[in-house]
Amino acid sequence: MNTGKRMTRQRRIILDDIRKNRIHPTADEVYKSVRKRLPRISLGTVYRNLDLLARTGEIRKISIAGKQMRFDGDKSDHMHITCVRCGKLTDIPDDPRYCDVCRETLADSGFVLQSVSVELFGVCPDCREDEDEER
Amino acid sequence: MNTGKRMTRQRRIILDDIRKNRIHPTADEVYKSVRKRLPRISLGTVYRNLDLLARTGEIRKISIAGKQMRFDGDKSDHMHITCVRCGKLTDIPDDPRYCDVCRETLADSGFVLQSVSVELFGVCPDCREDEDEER
DNA sequence: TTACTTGCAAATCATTTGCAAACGT
DNA sequence: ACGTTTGCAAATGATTTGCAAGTAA
Repeated sequence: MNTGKRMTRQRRIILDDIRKNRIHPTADEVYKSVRKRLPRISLGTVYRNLDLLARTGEIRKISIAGKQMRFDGDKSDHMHITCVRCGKLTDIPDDPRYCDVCRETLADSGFVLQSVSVELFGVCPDCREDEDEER
Repeated sequence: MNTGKRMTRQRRIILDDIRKNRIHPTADEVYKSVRKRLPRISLGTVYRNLDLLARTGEIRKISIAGKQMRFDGDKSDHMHITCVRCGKLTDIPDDPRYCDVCRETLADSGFVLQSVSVELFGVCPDCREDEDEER
């Protein structure tokens, strides 16, 4: 946990909030939540700390094209699927076959693969139910 | 090509530019390029047309998390890899196995898969060469 | 004719940044 | 003591939007 940086009150509380808050919050949601404990904290500080914590690997940054950044206190290997109806982000287990497929795809392209980002979109079980009821 | 909308001079020239311009341009790059032929066109018009052309399927929108939108006149199935050194976007053939893997991953999650976006990042052949020379 | 489009400028929205004061080690 | 971090406010950058005038069908 020693990153060569200081563990300020703000940083500790932000980290704590993200670890407890299992909703993959946006920076703004973290800001709102943390303000209950630190009413004078600024949004800038939240952004700076989220960025720093992500760079030191204490949290994960989830970036999905065209959407706000989200943050995840769960560092274990897993992917996310976004519900196209309600927008909710759900954890799903990681599947190592993606990388295998990528590596094969790129085999004779001359590229050296560095990372793969897979974004899944679908309808979540709750929204599926609602859809069915509408019939 | 009939989309139920009007084919204005601006729209035709933007479409033409994207089809000829094989660089996966950003909206701003399209704007700069198209201004050679239409000096009074506005960036707003470029955005509106790129969006409309993407919605009617005449071009593809390439959205990569944290990056500007890019546009592709090549509608054939293919994916892209971003060079982490020079930022260049390169076409690579589509690999249908991604969807197979996704479908299996989600089999018992209750989700109905709608779409998958795979973003690859790596070092392109040109930048690899530069790296080697630096030794 | 008339609904769709344009150019322009201002607005939006998430995120970043400059700065002087405050703080952690 | 020192470099790091904070709160605040202003800046940024990409994209969107309101509006009155212009244009394709």
